[in-house]
Parts: sequence; C-alpha cells; structure tokens
Amino acid sequence: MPPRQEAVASGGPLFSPLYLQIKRLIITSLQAGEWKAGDAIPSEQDLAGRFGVSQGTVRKAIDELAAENLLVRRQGKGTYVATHAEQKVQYRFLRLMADEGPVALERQLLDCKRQRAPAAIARRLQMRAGEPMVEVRRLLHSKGQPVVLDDIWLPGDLFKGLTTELLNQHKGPFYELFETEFGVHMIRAEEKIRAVAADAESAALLQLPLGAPLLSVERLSFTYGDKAVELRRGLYSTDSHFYRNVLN
Amino acid sequence: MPPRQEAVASGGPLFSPLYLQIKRLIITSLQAGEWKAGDAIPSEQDLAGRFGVSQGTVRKAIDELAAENLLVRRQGKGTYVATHAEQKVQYRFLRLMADEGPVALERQLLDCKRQRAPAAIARRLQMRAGEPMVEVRRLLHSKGQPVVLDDIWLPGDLFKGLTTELLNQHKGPFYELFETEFGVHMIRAEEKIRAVAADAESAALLQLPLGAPLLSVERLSFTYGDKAVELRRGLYSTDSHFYRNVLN
DNA sequence: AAGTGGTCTAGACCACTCT
DNA sequence: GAGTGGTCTAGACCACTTG
Repeated sequence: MPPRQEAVASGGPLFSPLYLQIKRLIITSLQAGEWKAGDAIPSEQDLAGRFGVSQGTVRKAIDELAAENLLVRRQGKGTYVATHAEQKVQYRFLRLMADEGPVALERQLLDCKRQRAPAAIARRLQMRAGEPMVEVRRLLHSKGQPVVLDDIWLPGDLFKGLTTELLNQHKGPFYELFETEFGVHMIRAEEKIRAVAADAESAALLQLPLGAPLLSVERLSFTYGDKAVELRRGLYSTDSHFYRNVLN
Repeated sequence: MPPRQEAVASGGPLFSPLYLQIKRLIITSLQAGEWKAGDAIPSEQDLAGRFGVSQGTVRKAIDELAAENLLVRRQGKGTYVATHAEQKVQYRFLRLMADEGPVALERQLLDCKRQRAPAAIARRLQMRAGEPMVEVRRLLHSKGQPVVLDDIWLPGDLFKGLTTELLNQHKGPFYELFETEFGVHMIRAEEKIRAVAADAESAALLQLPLGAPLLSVERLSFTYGDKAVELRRGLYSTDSHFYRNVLN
C-alpha cells in the first residue's frame, strides 16, 4: 500500500510521482548534513523501509541523483555522497585540457581578504551590496608556466574562518576544503565564456603581452536548493591549453 | 525465459546486460535508417515482442537513448527519433547566448566550394589528405551585427549534391538539411575553445578591429557509431554575446 | 557467506493524447 | 475507448565487494 497522491493547492504541480518525492527527501537529508561528503548513505532496502516504498522506487530516485552527480553508486559496496576530494575526479568543474599530455596544475595563492560585496558581485549571488565577503585570488601553473588567473568571491557568513594560512596549508582543490571545513558542497555550476584582451595586471601575472587574447570564464556555483554560493572569474591562457566541452 | 549471456572471447567485455544489447540493436536500426529523423519508433510493447524481452528491459534501453538525446519520449504519443529540425531545439549544439534578450540569428552564406582535404583537417576526420571535401563559410548575424564566422568542413562523399543554391534555398539549421537531404545525423560533438586575436579577414567580416579578441570554437561532430563527419571552426564575437555552459 | 547494487520479469494501474 | 509512455510493486536471480 504505497502512499498516494495528496490533494494539492490549485496552481501547484498537478502530479508528482513517488520517486520524485523520495528524491526530494534524500536531497533534504543531504542538505541537512545527515550524510557527509564521501559517506555511504543507507542501502536501498533500508531507505525503502524508512520511506515505506518498494526498493524499485528508491532505486529510481537514486538513479536520478547519481545522474546529477549528487551520489555515486559502487556495485557491491553501497551508494556514496559525491565529493570533490576524490583523486579520480579532482577539479571536477575545470574543463581545461593541455594540447599534449595530461594537465598537472600547481596552485599559487596570491591573496585572500575580507571585502564588502560590490553591487555587481552581490547581485549574482543574491546578496545585498556591502555584505561581508571573502575574495581569493590565485594562479594555476602548468609545467612552471602560469595558465589560469582566478578571482573568487564567497559569502562571508558561510566562510567565517577562511584565511590565507588555511588555504596555504590545504593541499587538494578548494572545493574539497569548502566541504570539509565549511560544509559547503558545490553540486552544479553555470559558466559564461568570453574572449577578452589582457589588461596590465593580468598580462603581468600570466606572463603575456598586454592585450593578449584570454578566455574569460565566469562561473556561478550552486549548492543544494539552487543556492548560489560562489562567483569565480577565471582568465585562461589558451596558447597551449584549451577549454573542452561535450555536446549531446 | 530471457536470452542468456553468451560465451565471450577472452579479453572482451565480461558481461553485457540485456538492455545494453537491446540498446545496440536500436542504434543499429537508427543507423540503418529504418526509422528516419522525426519518425516515431515502434511502441515499447512492439519492441519487447520483437526482441523477445520484457517491456521493462526495452524501457531501460530507451531511457538511456533518450538521456543521450538520440530519442525523444512523448507521453501518450510514442517515442521519436531526435532531429535538429524542431523549432524548440533549433541550433541544438550552439551554446551562444545574448547578454540581453533572446538570440535570433540570421544566416549569410559566404562560400561553398569543393576542396581537397588539407592534412590537418583530414586527420581530425579520420580521412586521408587530398580526399574530396566540401568547405562552407558563413556568417551569423544578430540584430544586423555579425557575431559568428563559421568555417565548415564536410567529407565530399557523404555530401555529394551540396551546393551554394541548396544551402541558400534552405531555411532552417544546416543540421536539418544534412538530415533530410543527405541522411547524415549529428548526434554528439566535442568542442575545443580558445581565445584568439582576429586576423585581417576575420576582423573585416566581423566588423571588429584587427587583433580583437575572439572565441575560437573548434567543433568535431559525430554520427552513429562515433564516426566523425564534420569539423567546424567558429569565431565568436563576444562583445554582446557569450558561450554558456552548465557543469554537473 | 552475507550484504550491496544491478538486472529482469510480470502484472497492475495511472497520466496523457488522439479519435 | 484505445493506445502510448510513466509509475509502482514483488520477487527472483546475477555481479561485485568484503569479512
């Protein structure tokens, strides 16, 4: 006897299948931190019992969450909360490729300071101008050559203890640190890509001539519930690297 | 009594579930042109009967094909072969967005001529240098301003009757024409994106100063069976437009 | 051997489209 | 009302991992 469709307020969605409701409940648990990044969630049988539905229904919910990269299935072991910390998928959101050979990037932190939110930045993050933020600037090097200049803006209230020291002593990707230290999980992002000419500062840092063409990659990252929590602008030198995209 | 796993040659895949075998069979039918772009394929029940499996197994095969945009499901109506001709998804592979308002593009054909394949182009398309090809050049305009300069290379043997007249009298996207006139169906593409400086010719055509930064989008398009059938290099002016990408 | 995810089936019923 | 895809169930068995 499965839970049946409840009456809905007029104007709302007319029909929501059970598995989507289960999916919602799982996302809510993820959002609440009931299972942390890298943890195994309960087995499909357990969840089916907890929610009072069949295993097949839980399975379909998890299928969608796995397709969206919120969960990772491992046959014979269990289902795990996706993380940016795994060796296999480091830099999950970075689409940069090298013309030859693999990309091995070293990080160089330039700056990390607390700032008041400029209006343009605040708007994209659904914040008010003047609210406290953290701005991080850094370089990524490949084989000793600077390739990416990043300018990262984060809401100050979510990243209270973020300091230069913390960033420097951490080895993996920023997004791993954000998960472990601040419980902020980046699950989705949108990028706007343009070609721009290098200004004096960018040119100097990337060791390119003034006016050299650069890829400008503006990334807005979201956590659970479609909440924007990071605005990042990267300038990519594309002499020996490129941005790779796959279309279906 | 479902068909069971057959013995496999050593070194081959050790296990291929039924639904993947069904998926293969459906792709084969698509490739053979048994169902044309826009057509409905047989119902799940029909296919289940034809292949001697349950509806659920056919369903899972179709699920994957729909996720890969090879098929489109329409509840209550049937399952259809995806096409580039539909109004709703015109320019399926074009990630260009306008800063404000929707993108409405007009096409201007510059050139269409038969050429021998240059070595660099031939290699990407798994052809030999000197083989016959068609080169098409065109501009896309938005509100009267040139925005995209495309240089398109196609294998000559697949596009025998492709002429300037045919391209000019056709109204929709090129990929629609390729489907209806040549039976070539683009199902997937890979793009390499760089920032470059406009050379004299590009600058003139896009009405920009010499050396203006442009987005260089090199697209390799594939048809069924991972066969590369188009190499396209687009130069995008990103003053009032941008390339949009979504990361999961 | 036990536990997990993965496959497959058969059947019932629901939501949607068209006639 | 007939036909299609969409949901849900219950049960059996397979593939994989770990103790």
